Amino acid sequence: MRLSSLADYAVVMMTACARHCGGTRINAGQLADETGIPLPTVQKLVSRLSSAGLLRSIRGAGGGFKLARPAAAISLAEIVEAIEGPIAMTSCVEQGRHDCALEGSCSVQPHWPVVNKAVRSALADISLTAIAGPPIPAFSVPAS
Amino acid sequence: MRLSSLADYAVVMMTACARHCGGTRINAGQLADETGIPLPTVQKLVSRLSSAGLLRSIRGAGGGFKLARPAAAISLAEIVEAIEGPIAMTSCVEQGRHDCALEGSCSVQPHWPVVNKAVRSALADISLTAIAGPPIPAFSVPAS
DNA sequence: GAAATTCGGACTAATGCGGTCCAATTAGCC
DNA sequence: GGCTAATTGGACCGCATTAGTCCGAATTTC
Repeated sequence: MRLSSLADYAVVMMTACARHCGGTRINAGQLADETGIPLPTVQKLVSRLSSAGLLRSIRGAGGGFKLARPAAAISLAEIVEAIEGPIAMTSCVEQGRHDCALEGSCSVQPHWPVVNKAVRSALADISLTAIAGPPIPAFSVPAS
Repeated sequence: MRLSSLADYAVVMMTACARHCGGTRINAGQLADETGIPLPTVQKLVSRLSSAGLLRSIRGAGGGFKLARPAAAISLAEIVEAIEGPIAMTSCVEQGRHDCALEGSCSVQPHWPVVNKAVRSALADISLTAIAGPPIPAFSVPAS
């Protein structure tokens, strides 16, 4: 019941992007600086996030990233799913997996989708704006 | 976002106990037989479950286990917590852990308790009776 | 007193995960 | 038109948590 640290990092990175919102692009190096996450890890995460449609990437010189959608339209559930795959408590609900010995005689199995939906909607109700920090300091300049 | 297979097993075992409800004791061997879970693993799990107060154990010859409370009064959240510890999405919310580089400047941290409560209540709303299978065949005899 | 059963801890193997690096592609700039 | 800077995507490796097993001690019944 704990999300992987990569997913945790992804949430932190997305909030950092949200603070820089206004359309400003930010590259992987800056992002690593601000969040304290090692650069190679940032690279791996932005790769997954942009292929999931949460970030829009501009490559080449002067390139970088920005949110593909307004922060209010991005939920925690989407970020987690982009990194960890579909939210499912057990592996037996994924189709194509048949490594459970009970398979079919299991009285618990039909109830997992209900649990999964409950958990997922709990995460889907939390938008990026809700966790990005109070007012968005888009134009604020750090004291340093 | 996936629970460990031990927690998964624990849920299956608890539902098996719930079906044998009526006060009948069931020993670890029978439980392993019914669920298909290897015996040593069953032993480890019942140990944790009974020390968490979910199962009541009677040792000695003819001993065994039974539910400490009616199935309706036991929730999924309790079972998961008995095996995996407190439900928390990130490790930074546990007191005593200070291994996060951001610590204090992190704008996401104060929002995790809200997420944790949302997820936990989703699991707490699901009782053992809801997943133990339709009618409880307390006195039914398998065809074999 | 002997047999049966739980209890608790220690130990081992392996799967998965976090993390790093490198080659390829693409866009801006001189 | 060539060069530089930046993202992209994949392969790779070491570590850590976890699953699973086993054994000795305690306890109750027959």
